[in-house]
This record gives sequence, C-alpha cells and structure tokens, in this order.
Amino acid sequence: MDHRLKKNSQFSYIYKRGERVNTQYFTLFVVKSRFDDYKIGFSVNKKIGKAHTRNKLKRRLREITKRLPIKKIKNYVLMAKEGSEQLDFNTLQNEVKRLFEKYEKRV
RNA sequence: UCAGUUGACCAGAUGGUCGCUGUGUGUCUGUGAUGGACACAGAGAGGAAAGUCCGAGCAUCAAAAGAACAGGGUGCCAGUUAACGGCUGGUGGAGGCGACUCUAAGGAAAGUGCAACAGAAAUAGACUGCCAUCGAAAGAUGGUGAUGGUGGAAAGGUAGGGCAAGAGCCUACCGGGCGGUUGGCAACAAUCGCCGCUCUGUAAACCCCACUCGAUGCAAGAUUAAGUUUGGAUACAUGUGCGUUCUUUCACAUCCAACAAAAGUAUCGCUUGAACUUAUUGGCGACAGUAAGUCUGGAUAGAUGACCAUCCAAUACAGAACUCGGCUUAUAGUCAACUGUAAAC
RNA sequence: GCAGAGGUGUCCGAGUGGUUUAAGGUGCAGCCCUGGAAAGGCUGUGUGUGAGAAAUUGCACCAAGAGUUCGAAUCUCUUCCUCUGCG
Repeated sequence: MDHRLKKNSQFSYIYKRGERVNTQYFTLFVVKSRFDDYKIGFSVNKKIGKAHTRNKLKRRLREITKRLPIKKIKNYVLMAKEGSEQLDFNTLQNEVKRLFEKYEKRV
C-alpha cells in the first residue's frame, strides 16, 4: 500500500549499487527488490530552492508516480536536478514518463 | 491628478473526481506485548511558519549560602510586562516645506591612551604680519593671539568702543557656567539674578558609575534498564561537585582510565496555553481586570496536492519540527485619515 | 532543529583604525641562461571608470547596505553566501 522509501540505509544502498538513468531534469536509480512490490524515494537537493518549493516538487512527484504504471520487484530513487522546479504539472508528468520509458528501453 | 506620510484589513471562494496525517466512535482481526484493517464523524501551516537577533517557560548538570577576582549585557525620564535590549507616553537632539520620521541619548572636571598628513603651533607658546624700545642699517629684546594660510578641530560669535598695536580689556545682543523661583512624579522647560567666562575631539579606545547575568539546549532529557569485566588512586584522610580562588553547610564509598553489551524504523517529552473569541470596566496609551463561550496541527524521507468548471483584478513572499512574547528581513492587493515644494483644471 | 567558524586581485593568503602598504607566493607576459627545453634568475602585471597625443594620473572597489569616527578591509548593526560540529 505504502510505496515510500524511508530508511537512510536503503537510500545509500541504492546510490551505491543502483543502475542510473539520466535526463535533463532527473536521475533515476534502480535496484532489484526481494518482494513482489516496488518502493520509490524522492531526493530533492537544497540547490533547487527553499523548503516551500522543495516540498511542492516532492508532492507533485508523488502524485505523478501514483498514476504511472510502475514495474514491481524494483526499488527506485528519483533525484531531481536544477530547473525541474520551474516546470508546470503536465510537462513534469511527461518528463517523468520519458525517464521511465528510457529505463525500459535499456533493459 | 500627481507626489508623499501614517494606521488598519486581507492572504482567494464554491462545487465535483482521485489521494495524504492525527483524533473520536463502531465493526472485523492479531500478538509474549504495543497493535493492524475498514467504515462514519470531525480537524489539519503563516503573517511572516524565515533569520536565530533578544527575552522567558521546560529539562539536565546532586543541593545551597557568602566573599573576592575575571567575563558578558544594558544605558535620557516615567510606565507596561512572566521577562526583555521589546512596547507605550513624554523630554532633549537630528532630518523634512509639511503630514511625520529617526535617535547605542550616562560620565571627557577620576585616570590612561590615540589624534596620521598638513600647519609656526594640536592642548601648547611664536613662521609671517602689526606695535614699542635700541640701532645708521641688518637685526636684537619685549608686547600681541586680532591677520595669512593649514586642518575634522586653532582658545566663545557678531557689532561698537578702546589701545602704541591688540586682546572679554569694556559695553550690547546671542551662546556658556553657577545659584534661586515657578511648573512637572521625573527627564526637563520657563524665568530672575550673578560670573567676562583657561580647560579640543574620541568611551561602537581602555575605563569609571548605575542596574543586571550560572552553563548547556528537546539531537535537552526520561522510559525500556536490571547491571558486567580489567587496571589504578584513596581509609578518618583523599578525590569529585554549575567560569576561577577561598570559606561554610553538605552529598557520594567513591573517583579516574580502558573494554564489552544494550538500541532504534520503539515509547514518552508533544501540545490546555503568561491560549483564543466576544462583550464590558479602568487607563491618553502599551496594558490590566471581570463575565460568557471555544478546544484550534503534532509530522518523523517529514502530512494540505493534482485535474476540471464557475466567480474574480486575483495573485506575491513563502511550509510548523518542544512552546510562547518581541525584533529584523522578504512580499501581492484593498481601505481610511492626513500633508502640499512644484504643475494642471 | 540547535550550536559555531568564515567571506580580501585568476587562485592561495598576510594585513585588526592613519595619510605613499592592498605584503608574499601562484598564475600570466617579456628578457637572461641552453644546441633546444625544464628548473633557476631579473623585470612588469588587480578590476572598473574618467582625463591626456603619450609618458602618466584622478576616483571607486576588501561579500552587500547603513552607522560611529577627522579618517574604516579593520569597530557596531542588518542582510546575503560558504563551511563545520551535535543522537
């Protein structure tokens, strides 16, 4: 039910071992999971803005990932880059879609 | 109209679909124990939540009292407050035509330090000039602080008299000091009299005076948690104990060092509070009293979003992290009162 | 969240009230040395803007903005940015 990734140790594990996919606005880290489920964490750097803008971006990303059909048996970390906070909701959604499609192609 | 000053208000609303975090009630379900799922009801960021610049509550440092030293803070007067370096009302000063705004505003006659360069000279005594005496002249001796230029600052200022030339040397006005009177709680103001009146600036330099301050911050700290091993120091003395030293009362059979284990995604601290709303009383006001009513975030990768429609001028700055009172900074819009240097009707 | 440290030419870094002091190194440019290079030696060199034909020279700038002072990179206040520590 809850697809959030919470533990700091899991984050650092995924940064170390995960496969990376880059686009202009995001970096995706992916790692295989032991369970028939997926978990996703968001990383928004302090460079992107103050607390208000970072919170807003995280909320929007959580909304988008809820709607997308995401493959199970995987754990993800979605890292936002500078510039992504200025996009509106629709373009942000397309960018995230493009990111996941790029990863699928690779596999 | 335009330009400006001050004081308030507000921080989108309504409906629909999907989704998040607590609380209460009910149903179902599970464990050694805390629980978990679903349904319904009701709640869910700000005026600055920000900066962390001040002041408190609260917690730990075992608990206190006194003295000396060191260190920090504040600094016109009165009030207000739990407290403050905040706020309110006054006084003095500065700015503006004005409405009004700003003000670290005690002491330089307790002492010490510093004041570059320029200038004759910088807190003291003579470059030029002026005057007198001596001298044929050059110049010497004395008087002068008025002239010149320097400087942030040059011995109160302006005018007249006076003098060899000058000077508060004398007078008037302005300024200053001392004393009295009146008004005011006071800061201070007004006024009268006396004194011709040597004594620069800097205390956001050391300092003096008055008042005041223990340190560390919820990552404080508590529960779970019972207590283990090794080595060293010390038996009527030693060690430790809120900046340092001393004294007194005391506390601990301890104190120091090393190692191991527990434990993290746990629970408490955590939200009812110097609270908020309305009415009313006192006060110029900050604020205080009384009455009635209300319960109003508690997360922990960290909760308020996305889309559509309508209204509309409709958004800017921006997200609680233990909690309050202020200050400062960022910022969209609306309203009211007031001012008029200048221009137009 | 709480506590603390810092910001100076391209870079590192001294200067902690005084006018001709923005030290020194690094980098860059030129010359010497060498058959040629490296190393070494010597000389010059911050940025912006104004004056001048040129040599030269005035003013401003020490993160930003105010204040104290005759005078501020230095003292005080406010803001911005960077870094560090705390279970």
